[in-house]
Amino acid sequence: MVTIQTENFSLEQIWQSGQCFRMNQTEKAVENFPKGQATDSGTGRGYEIIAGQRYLEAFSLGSKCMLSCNGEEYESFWKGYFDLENNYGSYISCIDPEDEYLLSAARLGWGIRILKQDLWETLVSFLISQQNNIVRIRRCISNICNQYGEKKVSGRGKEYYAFPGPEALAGLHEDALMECNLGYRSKYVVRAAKSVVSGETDLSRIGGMGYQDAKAELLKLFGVGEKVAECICLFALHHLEAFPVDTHISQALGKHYKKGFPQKRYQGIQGVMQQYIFYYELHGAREKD
DNA sequence: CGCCAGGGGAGCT
DNA sequence: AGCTCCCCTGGC
Repeated sequence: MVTIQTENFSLEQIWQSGQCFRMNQTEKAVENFPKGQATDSGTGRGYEIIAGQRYLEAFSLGSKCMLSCNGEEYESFWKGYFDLENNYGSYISCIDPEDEYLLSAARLGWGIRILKQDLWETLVSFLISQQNNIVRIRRCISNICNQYGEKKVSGRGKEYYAFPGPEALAGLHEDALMECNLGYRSKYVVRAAKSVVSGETDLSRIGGMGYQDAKAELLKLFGVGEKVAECICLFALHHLEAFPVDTHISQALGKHYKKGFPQKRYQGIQGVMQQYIFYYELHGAREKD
C-alpha cells in the first residue's frame, strides 16, 4: 500500500475525463482500505484500474490517495502512469487571466491528469470510440478483454483480464469482434492487429517518434483519422501538443473561441487545456447559448 | 416498429 | 476543405 499526497490530482476527475476505459468506480475497493477513513470523506470513492497486465485499486480521500501497490511498483509504473512527475498547477497558471471560460474549466477540472497509457491499448480503445458513447466503449473493451485477454489474479485475490496483445487478435476474421459489440469497428481493430503483427506498423518505433511523425504514422492505419490519432498521441504517447477535436470540443470552440483556440499561447500544452474544456463541457454547469 | 444519435472515417469532388 | 455516405447498437 502506498499513500500519496499530491496536488492537482483527482481520481474522480480522471475517471470522468474518459481517457481510460478500464478504470471503474467500485464499492469493493473501499473495504480494502482502513475503516473510518473510507467513509468520512464525502468524495471518498474506490476505483479499480487495469492497465496492460496490471491491476490497481485506488482510493482517494481528501488530498490523500491510497494505492494498492508497493513502493517499487509505484515508482516504476503507477507514478508515471498518472503523470505525477508533472506539476499541473503550473499548466493552469499559464492560462490567460482574461480567459474566463478556460479559467472556469480548469477550476472545475483541477485534478485531471493526462495518463500515460499503453499504445496498443489506446489505439484499440479509440478505434472503438468513433460514433460511440463512453458507456458502450467501456463495455466493448471489457468484452474483448474477457474473451481474448489473459485471466490474471491480483495480489489481493481479485480476478481480472489483461488487455489482449495484437497477436491475440491478428488471426481473427475481420467481423469476429462483432460478438464483442464492436459493430462495424470490428474490422478496424482486427486490421490494426494484423498490421502490428506483420511488422507493417511498429508501435515501439512510433513510441519513440515526435508528435508530428507519430501522428502521421498512426493516420496510415485503417480506421484512424485525425481525431483518433490526436487522442492516441495525447493519451498514450503523452504528446501534450496534441489537441483532439471531437463534436463537443468543436461546439465549445465555436461558442467561446470564434477566432479559433489560441494554439500559440498554449504551445506544447494544448492537450491539457483540451482536457479541461472537454471535462467542463461534459460535467460542468451548462449555460444557455 | 421506425427513427436517430453516439467523443468519426473513407471516399469522393 | 467540404461534402456524402457509411457502419452498428441502444434508447426512445
